[in-house]
Amino acid sequence: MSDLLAHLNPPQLAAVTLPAQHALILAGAGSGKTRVLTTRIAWLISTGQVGAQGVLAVTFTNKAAKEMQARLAALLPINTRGMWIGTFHGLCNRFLRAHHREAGLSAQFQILDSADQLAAIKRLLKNLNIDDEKYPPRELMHFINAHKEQGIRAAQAEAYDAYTSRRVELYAEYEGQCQREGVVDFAELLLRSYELLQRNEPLRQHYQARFRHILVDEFQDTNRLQYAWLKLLAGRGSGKPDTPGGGACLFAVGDDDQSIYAFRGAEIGNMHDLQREFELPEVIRLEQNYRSHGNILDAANALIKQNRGRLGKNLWTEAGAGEPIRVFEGYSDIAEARFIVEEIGELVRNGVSRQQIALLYRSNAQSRVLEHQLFTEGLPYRVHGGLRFFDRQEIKHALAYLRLLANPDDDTAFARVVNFPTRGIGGRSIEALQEAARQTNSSLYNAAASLAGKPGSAVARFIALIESLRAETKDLPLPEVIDRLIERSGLRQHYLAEKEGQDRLENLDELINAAAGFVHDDGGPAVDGEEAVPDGGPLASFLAHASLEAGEHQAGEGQDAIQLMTVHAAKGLEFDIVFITGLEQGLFPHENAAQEREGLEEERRLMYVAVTRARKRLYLTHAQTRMLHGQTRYCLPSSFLEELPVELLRRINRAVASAPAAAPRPAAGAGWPKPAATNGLRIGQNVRHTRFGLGVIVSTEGAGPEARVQVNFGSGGMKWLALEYAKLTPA
DNA sequence: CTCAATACCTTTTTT
DNA sequence: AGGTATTGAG
Repeated sequence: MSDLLAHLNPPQLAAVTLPAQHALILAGAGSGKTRVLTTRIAWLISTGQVGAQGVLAVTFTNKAAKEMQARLAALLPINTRGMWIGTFHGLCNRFLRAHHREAGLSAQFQILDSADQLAAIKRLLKNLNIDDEKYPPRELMHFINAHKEQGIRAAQAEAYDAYTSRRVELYAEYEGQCQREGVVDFAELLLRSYELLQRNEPLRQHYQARFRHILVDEFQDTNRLQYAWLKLLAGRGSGKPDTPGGGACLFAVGDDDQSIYAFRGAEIGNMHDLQREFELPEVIRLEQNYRSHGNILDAANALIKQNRGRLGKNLWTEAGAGEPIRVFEGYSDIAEARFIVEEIGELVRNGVSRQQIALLYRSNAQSRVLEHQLFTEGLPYRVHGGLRFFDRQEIKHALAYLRLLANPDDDTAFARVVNFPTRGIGGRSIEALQEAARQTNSSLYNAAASLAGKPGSAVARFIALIESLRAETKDLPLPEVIDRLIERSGLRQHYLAEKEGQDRLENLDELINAAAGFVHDDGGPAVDGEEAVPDGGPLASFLAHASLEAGEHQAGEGQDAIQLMTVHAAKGLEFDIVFITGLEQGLFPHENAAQEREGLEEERRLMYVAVTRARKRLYLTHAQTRMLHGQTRYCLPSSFLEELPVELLRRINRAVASAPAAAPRPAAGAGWPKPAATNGLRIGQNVRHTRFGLGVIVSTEGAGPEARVQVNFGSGGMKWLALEYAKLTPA
């Protein structure tokens, strides 16, 4: 016990040992957030205030959930496996499996990932003969998901115009299709769980009485539905006070300054709402930072202060000020990359471990130049956030066969593999199947089975294949089922013949290994009188695992390599040395976000997250020109650079890099723009406009009196100006 | 049905 | 630029 609480600072200790009450913990970057969360759980359990089954701990990512579980296992001598620790989606899946009947689902219900969902929507539109130009599938998917995340069903959705009312109809059709097929998308997992809890009083009371303490990580990232779900479980959401047991204590940990997912529905407002609705007397702030040197924190604090409506927080450290923040300007993205790689070479020679160096960027497209340069110099690197294991096409194909075995009504799976590997069932045949399925209001599989009158037809052969596979794998263990299916479906043969198929075959073998290593978690031993609930068995469980946990990115995990990732992907991580690259107006802050204050503030939070990743040394780099969408763009430095106190910064300009500004290189030089003269102004030149201020000429058009120039005024936007009228002076 | 050419798009992303 | 998605020819 005393061990448990040792080494906690006063606010951490206060948070961990808070009496049974609702609480909001404002945990700054690097302030020991996960530690507080796990120690709180361990403290509650070890002091006998709650049993392990009375705890519900929610995170957003599997990684965070796993880490919490691992740390807890180290703190407590109990088995954490039966505990409800997991992601929102993982826990809802568990809940729905246990109560599938009440939720109106089969025990075998499948989970659609985003790609499956998009495919399902495309199929729906095709079936209904809807012009997908007018109703773009992606847009419709977003429309549907946004509604679900607000807790709004098609029946309640408001339509203020004809277009939207049609989209609402399509939403309803989509709901119907999913229900028919026995599939559930990500948002549906949450909404179903929420609705079931809300309308089923005994069930709600059961869970409300069971969970005494609900702990939430990254609370600033919750959307409305997730917050509503939490409130319901805590006994606050159903209007009347219907919690005989008194309801649970909600312990939310978050940082409004690190909210960077508003674009996908996260509501920072939930933090304010939580304070108000749960009548929180106070907010505990964890402001002591154990990660970064002082200069880095000062920079972060100065930056984030520009945002309005914050809950407010100032990070500090006992570590010294450390080094100044290095700022580098290159004349092109290539020069920027070259500088970075040279600098890394120097660091590595001085003994810095490569995996302690991170290159961060705003958008994925920026990684290419960096990768190229690293590759040229022979520095090992690892790009995070690529294609994940269960997202690979060969894996998705194999899983689709598996899904079809588990649930023949899964049309998404059917459509995916009915002609893969090709077996002569083309567009025509599939349309016929779709027509038949619609007429009989049944699945593609059923339509195919009843339509396969001609025994020799391709469709009949496909059905026969699936049927015999199902029969012969019925009692086999999962890995063997998959092995058999890869063989019999012709997948193996197909990739064997493909010249690039070697990797894919290896991945398929890896899938078999994954199945062999997969531990079917049926929710653990029955707890306090709950019956062990049938959950669909190991097959459904493995498929859910594949959808919910797409698998860590790539191999090369343990390699000592430079780490490359977007700023978003870097959240929660830390490195000795961090390069924030591409700090240019329009890129970071991104042009699509810089127009409104809300957008700019989210970008600033993103920058805040980036800055606070660094432990010892921080580099901020930007370039004057950058290849974007196949065109050279002329860029102004990011406004965020100006928001940092100058005394913390040190500009580095290598002799080589600063020279060309005076004496432009020939056009053949790496990335140096071709100057196109127009009335004495040329591309790339800085200019000043009386109204728009400072800008850079991006392109020119025409000549003489008709000449126009396009100027990037940074936050002022991109403007076309006629030279004859616009008062532009070189700056 | 398969392959090749062409149109299109492009912030961030977990589940 | 570069990748994907859809369309058109064989």
